[in-house]
Amino acid sequence: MSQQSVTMADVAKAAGVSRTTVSFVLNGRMESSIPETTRERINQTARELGYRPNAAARTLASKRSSWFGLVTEIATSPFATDVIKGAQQAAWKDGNFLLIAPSDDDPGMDNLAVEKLLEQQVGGLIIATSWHRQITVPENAKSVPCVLVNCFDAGGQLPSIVPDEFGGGYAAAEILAKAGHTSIGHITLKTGIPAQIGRQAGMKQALRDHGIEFDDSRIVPGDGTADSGYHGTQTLLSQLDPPTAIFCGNDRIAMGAYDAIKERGLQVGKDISIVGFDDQEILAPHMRPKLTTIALPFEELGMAGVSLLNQMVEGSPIENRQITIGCPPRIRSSVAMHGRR
Amino acid sequence: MSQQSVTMADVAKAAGVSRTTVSFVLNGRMESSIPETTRERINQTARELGYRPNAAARTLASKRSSWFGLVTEIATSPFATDVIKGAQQAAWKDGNFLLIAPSDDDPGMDNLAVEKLLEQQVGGLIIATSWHRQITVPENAKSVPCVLVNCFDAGGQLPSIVPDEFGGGYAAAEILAKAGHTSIGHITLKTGIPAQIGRQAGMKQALRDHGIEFDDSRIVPGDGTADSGYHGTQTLLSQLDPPTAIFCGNDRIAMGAYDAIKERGLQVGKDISIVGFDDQEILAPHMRPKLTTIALPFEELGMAGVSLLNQMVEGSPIENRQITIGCPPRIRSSVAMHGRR
DNA sequence: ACGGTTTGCTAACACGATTCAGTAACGCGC
DNA sequence: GCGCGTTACTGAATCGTGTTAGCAAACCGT
Repeated sequence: MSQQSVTMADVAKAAGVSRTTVSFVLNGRMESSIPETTRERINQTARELGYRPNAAARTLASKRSSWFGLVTEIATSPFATDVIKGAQQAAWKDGNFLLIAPSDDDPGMDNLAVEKLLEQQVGGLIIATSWHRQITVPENAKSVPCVLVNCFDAGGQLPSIVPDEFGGGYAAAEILAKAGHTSIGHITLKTGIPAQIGRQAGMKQALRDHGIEFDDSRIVPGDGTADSGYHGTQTLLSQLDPPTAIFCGNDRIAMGAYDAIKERGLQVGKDISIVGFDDQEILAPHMRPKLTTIALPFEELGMAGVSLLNQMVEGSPIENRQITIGCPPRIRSSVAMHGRR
Repeated sequence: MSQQSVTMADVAKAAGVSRTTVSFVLNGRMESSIPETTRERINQTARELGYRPNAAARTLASKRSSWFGLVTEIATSPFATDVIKGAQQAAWKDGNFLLIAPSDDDPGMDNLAVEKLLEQQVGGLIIATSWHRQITVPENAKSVPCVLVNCFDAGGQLPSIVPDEFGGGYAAAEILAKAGHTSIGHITLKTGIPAQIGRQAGMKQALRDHGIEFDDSRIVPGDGTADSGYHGTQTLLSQLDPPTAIFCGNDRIAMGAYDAIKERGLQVGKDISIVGFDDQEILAPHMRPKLTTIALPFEELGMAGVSLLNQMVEGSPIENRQITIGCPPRIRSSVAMHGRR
């Protein structure tokens, strides 16, 4: 029942000044010269009355809101939430809020989601996907500053922030190369998606740079599931000259690989080395042995999205329209040294 | 640069009526008799001009906003995000938004988070925790309707929504009992927390109901990590008369249990049966064999929170101040029939 | 033809801020 | 004691919508 609504007018009356003055003081506008004593008095009474600014009124009057919109496939993926996490934290630091709207492949729905966000007077928009890919941006999204996270549009019109898949693949292969492995298998994600293309290219480049030859018979197609990792590993281990290490397209594949390896009576991180990708926090560090993998920097993606958006809203010129964020390796215990170099 | 701001006044002028009329028509207020033809005309011109209501202005004028605040420990836990997911979906259905503010054990910070949310004119507040426990509610939270999710306050003053830990523990033990197991081990979470207390009590009740005697030597203390599951399982399997089934306090413990079992050359879901708890989506269904577990209904918790909040905002009387949400079993392949009944 | 009801609207204030334009009082040099 | 600049403010308009009160015209029964 505490219908408390202390307004600026109340503070003004109590302090014996005008609303304008109160506004200036509380917003810290220094250009109008108001003596320290008055400032103090106003701040004091505001505190005493328990004054709380009304964000809606402020937004209306100043025509700039303190929130951004985030459109994401929240329903489908555990990853989406990491982006939210990062974006939320970055926004919060500047006193901004995130309004989250769900996306679901249906373009009509996406349009509606954006429309609702625009109604709320969001100052900018982030469109994020749960897996790295190309999207078509809802038409109406262009009426405010907009950045793409973990995805990109056809023409590269909008600034976009994506993980460095190539660098991640490179790092993964390099870990194995530096551990002395020369015979390395690879179980893929679905082929054709940016993650697979980038990671595989990075892997090949790293091997080339380390003077290791690689032929495609060591590539086993997978689909990102633990099952495909299990079967893929069986295939690799049944080869005439089986690899001593496997670069798995993601952590779940690695999980399946572990099972296949253990089933053969071999030891992960000893007989066979494994590197994963993604660094799923409730998976990788809890596997036995703990999985060496490459982290997908979702939180950083979200944070970068917000700070880029901030820049755009401030009107700063954007130099890089396409930003990639590094995928840092997480060294744990699933990779063994092999032979001598 | 599309500084588009078509206002109601614009629509009114274009349609040749007053702003009031436009407001009535667009809000579907039927009490004022406006003929279908005029309604049609106004809707039409609104659409043509691309009119988009200004939520800030609406909030200001009507004194009721279309958003709720959600305070949660977003930074620390993968679970928190499931609550967000559920709450977000439930809110979205009613055209509402969620403003998310981070919580971090520091009461001062929490107070600030709530304060910021109140500034935004949230119509209600949800306070959610990542693990089931008692909290002290920030003072200022009481100025709007407020519900607690996955937690509760000392006096039980505020309505609270928590998972049915007891029922979950009961279901877990019942699965094992019905599969014919009479010799059942239990690896615990940290002792003293509601999850552990409830699950263990439920388990014991189920066993009693099925005429199975249980003695506490079969309880091995764990701490929720895979490591504790691994070692706990070793302890249990080294007993003189080892159990044929283990109820693990959570899925990560189960993960460790799997490793310990396999290491002994035994098979999960054949020689030893395992039931977990939590149903972590990127873990349980991907283990080999797939883990039978009890789901922690985070999304439902979030949804229930929002709908309860909706009721409170509508002013409906709340009958149940303490709601528990069931933890449904997820039957997969880690439990084998044992002996005969 | 006249009072009363219904139909179809509109005027005007409110909401709680921001912000521009202005002004009264004061000090100061001359 | 006049002009000018600074200090310390204030008045009033504005933002886009919700909402109450009310009005003119049409209709209707008698």
